[in-house]
Amino acid sequence: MRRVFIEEIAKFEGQEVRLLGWLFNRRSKGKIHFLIVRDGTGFLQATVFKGHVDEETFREADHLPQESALELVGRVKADPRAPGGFELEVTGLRVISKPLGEYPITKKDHGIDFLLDHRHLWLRHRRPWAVMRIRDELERATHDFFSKRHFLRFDAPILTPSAVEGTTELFEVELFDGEKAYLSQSGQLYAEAGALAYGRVYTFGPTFRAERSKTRRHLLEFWMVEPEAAFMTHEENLKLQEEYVSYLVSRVLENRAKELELLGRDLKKLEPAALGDYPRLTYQEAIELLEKIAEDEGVEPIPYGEDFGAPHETAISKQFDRPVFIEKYPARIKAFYMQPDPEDPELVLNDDLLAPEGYGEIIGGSERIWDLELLKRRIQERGLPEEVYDWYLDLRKFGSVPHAGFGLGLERTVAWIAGLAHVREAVPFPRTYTRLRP
RNA sequence: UCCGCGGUAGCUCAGCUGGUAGAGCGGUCGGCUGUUAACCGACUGGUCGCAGGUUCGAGUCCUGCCCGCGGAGCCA
Repeated sequence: MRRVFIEEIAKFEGQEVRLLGWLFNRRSKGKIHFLIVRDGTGFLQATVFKGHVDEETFREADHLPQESALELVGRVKADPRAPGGFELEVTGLRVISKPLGEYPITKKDHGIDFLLDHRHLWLRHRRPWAVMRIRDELERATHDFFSKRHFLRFDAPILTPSAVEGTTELFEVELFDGEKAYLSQSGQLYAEAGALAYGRVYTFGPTFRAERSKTRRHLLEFWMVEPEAAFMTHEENLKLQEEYVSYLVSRVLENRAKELELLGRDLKKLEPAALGDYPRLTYQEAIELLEKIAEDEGVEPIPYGEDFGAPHETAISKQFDRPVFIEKYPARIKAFYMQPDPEDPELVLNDDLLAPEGYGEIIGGSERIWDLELLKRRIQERGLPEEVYDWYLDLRKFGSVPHAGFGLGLERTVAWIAGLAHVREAVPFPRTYTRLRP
């Protein structure tokens, strides 16, 4: 008999099929048992009628604990009373394994600490299921998007000899004989080497920040997509980001609408982001906008030359119905490798993309300095150890060209699109300041 | 690191001005031929975060510590 998956169950209406999965919930009505079964691709109601199966099977079906592993045989039936519109009328049931203790996650409320302690089991439930399906769609869409645009996937190392930007804290790892390495906080410098080798590349992998952050936007370990392209200008960089992010949103709206609905996501608030046409503010304009809206939004305006805090980003993003770019920041509050703005050398050709609804920065990007002497000078000005950048400077010695790129934080993007309260739900096993297990 | 809130049954919580611990959910058993976190009945359940102090008496008051949550800074 044909083994089917729940997400394709509608195709088998009227047919006898075999389903492998786990018991998620059970409701019994005397002579009918309703078994809610999950198989990873979805959730399906199976009905066990007295008389449709033998007496022993009927009795057993009334005593199966949650998370019993099951093989079910039955006929697929359309029924408006079934959640999802289809159900399986069971004719045969085999228990593959039975839980050996009381399953800890119940149908009612749990606190976040308890759920995270049981993350390995919590993943089986509806919300994490929907989130992981959306995350998967975003990863898939990322590969489709960049491969169509001549980008080569090019993975950066995790173990690195030093800081990329020399600013944030790094996790230190001991290699051999006391030699130290650090967990990568960005693949960017390696992506630049890739861009000058293969024209257009993107890295996708975990990155690490040893920050004692306790907010809804921070993880110690998060996944970043970092495209880098030779000959790409600041303007083209913004265009690429806009196309990429709007493509991500449209793919999720197209293929994961059911999951968004399950999560209670307000699609009206998400749809504009799929259309592109993202507003652009310069740093200067953002400062001026903040002055105007500060009182209404309950934030302090900030003086020119300072970076925005999280409340400022939220206040700015609330003025728009889709992501908003802020570009051309003062050079001294940004990383050393950013290309100066030819119209004002105090500024750099960079951008941040702020997600709507207070989800904060999901992208940081810039055109990179491609002149060897200027780059050397910036490294010296910042007091960075020149010797660790020797290979990076080589990229400016041999075939240097203008180039640009950006980094998108996957968990923040998932959290925004899925409407999550915290990025820790956007990754299977979150690593935060206070949590390493499970 | 700083500010705020919290820790009571397996889970979510209630417990007043100090008087000897309670509900719902879960689990088990039973009932019900269309349930939708089903419902109904019975049964099951406790080092009140840890240590010290005040008191005839502390879940409740005091001190210290530990852990968690929310936010800030930093950033994606």
